[in-house]
Amino acid sequence: MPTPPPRRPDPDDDLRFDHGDQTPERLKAQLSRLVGMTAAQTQRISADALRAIGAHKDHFVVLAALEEFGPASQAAVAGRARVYKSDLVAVLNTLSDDGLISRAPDPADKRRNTITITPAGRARLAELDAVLAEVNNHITAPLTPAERAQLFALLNRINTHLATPAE
Amino acid sequence: MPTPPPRRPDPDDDLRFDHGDQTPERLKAQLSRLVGMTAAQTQRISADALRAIGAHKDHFVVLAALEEFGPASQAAVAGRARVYKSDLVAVLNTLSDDGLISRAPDPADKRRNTITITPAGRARLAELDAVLAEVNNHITAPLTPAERAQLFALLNRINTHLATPAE
DNA sequence: CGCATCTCAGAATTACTGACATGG
DNA sequence: CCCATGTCAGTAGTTCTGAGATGC
Repeated sequence: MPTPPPRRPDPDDDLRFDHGDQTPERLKAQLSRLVGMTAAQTQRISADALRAIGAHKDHFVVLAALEEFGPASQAAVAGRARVYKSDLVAVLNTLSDDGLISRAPDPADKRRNTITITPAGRARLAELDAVLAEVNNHITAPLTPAERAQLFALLNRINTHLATPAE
Repeated sequence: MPTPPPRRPDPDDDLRFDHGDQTPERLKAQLSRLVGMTAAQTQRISADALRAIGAHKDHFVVLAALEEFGPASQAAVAGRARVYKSDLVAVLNTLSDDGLISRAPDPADKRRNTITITPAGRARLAELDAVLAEVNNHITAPLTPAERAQLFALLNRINTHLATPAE
């Protein structure tokens, strides 16, 4: 966190959205709108790219959650992948039909299914990962690697802040 | 740097999403996902805050576009506010019913309606602006002003890049 | 009994497409 | 004739809620 030095007049200087107290309305580009626009574009591009290979955003997050945290119940996967458990069912059905995950009843607690990613699932995850990485490269094309890392860090901090229970 | 060197433990080290070629899947936090999560949160918070005062995101962007660019046709407003012209109709109906805009046929081109923001509309816009500014402050609470500006700049560059027609 | 898990069914919102009538 | 404009209807996709069945 090198503190940004005093900033010289910069071509990108049209970005003080909160330079103080009264924020004239002509600076209407609120962060909510900015992020929203960016997200709309990225989600669209990502969804298109994934659809082209017969995948879905939820497939990626579910497979990723399984690979990162290992086998788990559907409730746990839903929490980690941030997918509603009711919606998770259809996703797991598809993934299971494709042999990317296995769903087996948990002997220790018969209410639960233990979801496990298969080798084919890992391969598929790598594929989705590559596709999304390319999408990211396209989206962040105008940014330098350092700037990408910076953007990443800033968004991460906001996310963890918003995820903290304390309201 | 093909081989990922032994990485020192760094607090901010979880953010190299593109450190090279093979991008181990454990770095699954793609930018598309990051931005998506941030946007989902911000949009939710914004939508809730606006709903609490009987408003809607589209109300804000439409009023803002009218204030910034002056009276215009519905087609022009739709383009500037990034709202589909078909969806704009209902928004303008609501705003008109509330006396926030006026819709009058354009004498020069009878196909068009000239949309004008009213004084009440400007007051309402200021209100929405204040609400959204507070939301922004809450969302970006963990960031310093300089970091907020930086985030803003990065997102703006990405957006303009994605908006450029050249595919 | 209360609670958690999985499942299904459906509401609510949003983004988007298409068609149509009118007029330039 | 083609194109632009405003309007309406309807599709698709996502998010979220609720309720039922089973088991702890």
